[in-house]
Amino acid sequence: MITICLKDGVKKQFDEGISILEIAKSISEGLGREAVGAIVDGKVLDLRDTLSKDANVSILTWNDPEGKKVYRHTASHVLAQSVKLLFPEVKLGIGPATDEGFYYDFDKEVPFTAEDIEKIEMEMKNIIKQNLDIERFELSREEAIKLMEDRNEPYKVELINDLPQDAKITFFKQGDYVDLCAGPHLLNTKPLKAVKLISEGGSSGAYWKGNEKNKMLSRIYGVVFTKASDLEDYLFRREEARKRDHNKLGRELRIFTTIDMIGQGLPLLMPHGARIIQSLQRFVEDEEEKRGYVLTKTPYFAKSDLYKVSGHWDHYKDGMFILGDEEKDQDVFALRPMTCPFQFCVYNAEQHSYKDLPIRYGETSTLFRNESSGEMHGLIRTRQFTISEGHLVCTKEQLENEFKGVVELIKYMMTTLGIQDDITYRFSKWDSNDRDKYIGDEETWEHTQSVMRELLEELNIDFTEEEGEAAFYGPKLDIQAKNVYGKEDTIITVQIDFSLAERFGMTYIDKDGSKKYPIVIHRTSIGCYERTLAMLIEKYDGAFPTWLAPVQVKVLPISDKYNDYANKVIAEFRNNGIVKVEGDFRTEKIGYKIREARTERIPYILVVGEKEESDGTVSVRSRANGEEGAIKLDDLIKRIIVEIQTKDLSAVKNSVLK
RNA sequence: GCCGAUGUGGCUCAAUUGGUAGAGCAGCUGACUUGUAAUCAGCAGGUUAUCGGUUCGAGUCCGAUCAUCGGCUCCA
Repeated sequence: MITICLKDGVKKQFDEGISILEIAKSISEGLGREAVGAIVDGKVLDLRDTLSKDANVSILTWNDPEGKKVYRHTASHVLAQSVKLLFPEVKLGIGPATDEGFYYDFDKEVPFTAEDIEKIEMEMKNIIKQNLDIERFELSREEAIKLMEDRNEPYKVELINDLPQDAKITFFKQGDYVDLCAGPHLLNTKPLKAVKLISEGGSSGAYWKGNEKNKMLSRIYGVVFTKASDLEDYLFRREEARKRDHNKLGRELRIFTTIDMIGQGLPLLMPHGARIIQSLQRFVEDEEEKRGYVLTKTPYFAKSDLYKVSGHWDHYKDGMFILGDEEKDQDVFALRPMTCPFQFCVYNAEQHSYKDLPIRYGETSTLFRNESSGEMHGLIRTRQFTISEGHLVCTKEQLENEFKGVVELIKYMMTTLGIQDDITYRFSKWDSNDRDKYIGDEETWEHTQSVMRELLEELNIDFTEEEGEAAFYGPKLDIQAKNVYGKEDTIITVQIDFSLAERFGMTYIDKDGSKKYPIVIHRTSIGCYERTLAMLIEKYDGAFPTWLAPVQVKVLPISDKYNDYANKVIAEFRNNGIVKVEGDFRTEKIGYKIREARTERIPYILVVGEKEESDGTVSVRSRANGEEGAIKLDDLIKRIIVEIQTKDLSAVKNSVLK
């Protein structure tokens, strides 16, 4: 007998060798039907797995994230089965579950068309309707390789060869379809009630094993739900989210545009967009000044010599815009892709004592990176961008405090923007198997990473870890945010750097008179303005908090008889420091002007006519509360000043977040 | 860079099998002087992304380039 401790703490006795499915059934008939696997001592197991010793068991259903993955993974097998039925010559890659759904990679001579994908989806529905039982079996390495060779699946053979020698090699089979897979899977195709393949105009390319040197396979994405209504909900929400796409909305709201002649990855910020970024930038520079940062303004380009010292020439050359020809010209220049070496030179222009440290350099810094052509995306990924850059130079003893200060500043920024709950923290480490990508020795890397991990743990930050995501000179704390397509990007990054100071000969004189190398924290406080703006557009559906709104107040005279009063109202706002005020003096009906002002998401729409003029009031229509009626002009001005000064978010929360 | 899709007036979209580029909104002009999400009328606006090819004839077919979008890789 073995003792199984269930999720609710209840302990039950079972015969040795009992399956997960039997355990689920023993709890209740309903759970037996809905179970798709279990977490056993922290490991996700298949319903078919058996237990031979005491364990903690938590049965999984659709309602658990790990349970959803079982459905999704099974759906990916149905996708592959469908493809093999319709296109037998196609070779199978891999087909995992994702956070949203699933995908499968296929090697097909001619990529799938939109019509192919429609047919595949139809066939998947057929397969599901057949209620096929899904069987699991295990083979030895030799048998497994033979099976996959017989079935002409070279990618699967490669995967088997990659497995560790002692690995259990399992296969899942439904109908004629057999796939190498660790599982877990459903017992039957039937519960996959609502499947849909997601493809935007055909299939997507994806490199085999994620390596660009490998062959490109065709990837098909899909989603699966247990109820048709859940699928409909998902598709509706997805559609709604896309209306907020900054790349569409940002152009509609005349925040930015692109011009073919100017080139890829070079968006133009239009007056409204420039105004938002200006507000952000002033906020950041003022806030950093309060926190002891000193501002620098350094050149946008430099001789290659500088980048040779910094390591960029060796590690980042492909990403730089080079001015001149190394073969012909005496001096070759490059636009700066990062600010680090420039601010280091500022540090080196003076001799420093330990008493000077920490020094916190800040700069609103425009950077240039020669991204590959397929990588540009709206305001999120551009070839020229401006970042709230900064480098903190400190001693070993000061590192902890400075790092905490940086994290605190970032948290303050995120909270002020109202996106503190939309971000996640990622500890980005180096990849010790890919040494060429990095500078510095293994000891320094491991040391820096352990220092950083300790700091993160001490700060109680809930973070994920990712290998191979570090900068070439040090590990990073990345702050990640998702766009409306669910794609994750880094908006903010903090790096601890133990090596560049030495390369640059940055020193300070310590108490004992000896020269020492300081530690450098590379960081941004609000990220790069363009990318952060993109995120804000999507977050607020273009209805920016009043302090950021490009037009905060719009005055609409009922007819041109009241233009003078409207102008007086505008002047009054400006005199009180609220300058982002406009008037709509067209001879249109008031309903028409309101409609337009609302589409522009103006926080305060003020209607003025005879009544208002005689009473010294304005008729307020606010984004947060709708029609508010007549309000004394002075009172409204006071209210808006407070809203702007406190960077109040309550109004947008009312109006935007559904 | 790689895989796929797309490109028609400022915007959204039409244009049978290749056969005269059209509409709504926006813009301009005029009338209306308007009270909380679209007043009416008229006018103007396009070498169909660019370049080249096939054809009697190309928005439509073919090729190249550029740009935009989705995905991969890379990245703030």
